[in-house]
Amino acid sequence: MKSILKRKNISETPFRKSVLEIISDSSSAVSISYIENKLGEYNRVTLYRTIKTFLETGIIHSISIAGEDLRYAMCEDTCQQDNHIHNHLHLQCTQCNSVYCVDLPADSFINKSNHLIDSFEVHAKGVCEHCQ
Amino acid sequence: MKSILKRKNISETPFRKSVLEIISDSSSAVSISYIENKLGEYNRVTLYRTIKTFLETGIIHSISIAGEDLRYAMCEDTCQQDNHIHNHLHLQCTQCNSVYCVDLPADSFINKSNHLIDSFEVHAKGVCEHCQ
DNA sequence: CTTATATTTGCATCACAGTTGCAAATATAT
DNA sequence: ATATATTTGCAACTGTGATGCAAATATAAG
Repeated sequence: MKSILKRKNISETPFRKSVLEIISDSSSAVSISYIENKLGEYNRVTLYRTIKTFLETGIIHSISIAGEDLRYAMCEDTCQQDNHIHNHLHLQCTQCNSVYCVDLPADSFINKSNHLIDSFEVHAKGVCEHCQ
Repeated sequence: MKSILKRKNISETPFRKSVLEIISDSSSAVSISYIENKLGEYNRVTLYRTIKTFLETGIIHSISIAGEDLRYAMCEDTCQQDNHIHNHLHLQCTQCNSVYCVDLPADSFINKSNHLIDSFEVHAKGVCEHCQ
């Protein structure tokens, strides 16, 4: 089977493979600095460009939490190049601070306002499975 | 009746009053650059410090959307100094790009995962009332 | 397997957001 | 009206992310 990089039609370089592995090996969403620590030696510019490429090709999506660094997680197959909002829940654990993506069916609240909702994403705080 | 600034126990200065007025006068959440435009002449450092103070005292909260500047909106009375996550929906209009805070009752999805959810916030994309 | 072309990498350098220390100015309390 | 506490403005700094370009590497074609 073709690698993710090949499937997304971008060159398969050692650096890209390392970054992809770090992100997909983690069960929770990771920050740039987490990736930097895992990489050891690396080039800052190349890392930023790699993240940008992964975002643009729909390999990863970013999770934005007020007051914290952006975090990145693998995309589902449903993810589009131009819209990375996932209909799922982003849970940040108040104990370990990890952020998990949790699948969620489109729900009742969607029609509770006067706005027409296309896609949504829930940011939640609580205690994750592992910390309970 | 005491002003918001007095109630929150911080000095009432002309600059703070202007910034507060700009945020509370807007029906949707505003970015720093929006505030800067409205202010005309101002000091960058003072603005950042003002925003920080407002966040810390629970006067405003920030809304973080991946790939976009942070936006700020007035807090509800329920807002705490240390946790600015609101149990409400942040709707970004795909037409006008405005972000609105929409009240939302704690909902069924809260117990659909194995995590213990304390507070949540929904980021949604769609078309706002005004653009329909 | 070799070569030509396209893509990516690393370097130097820049742009910009946000922060800090400190002295002057302003707000609050007495 | 004055003393004290707080805020403001300035200059300078830090860290994140971007850009142009030449060298290195990956892919496609024979």
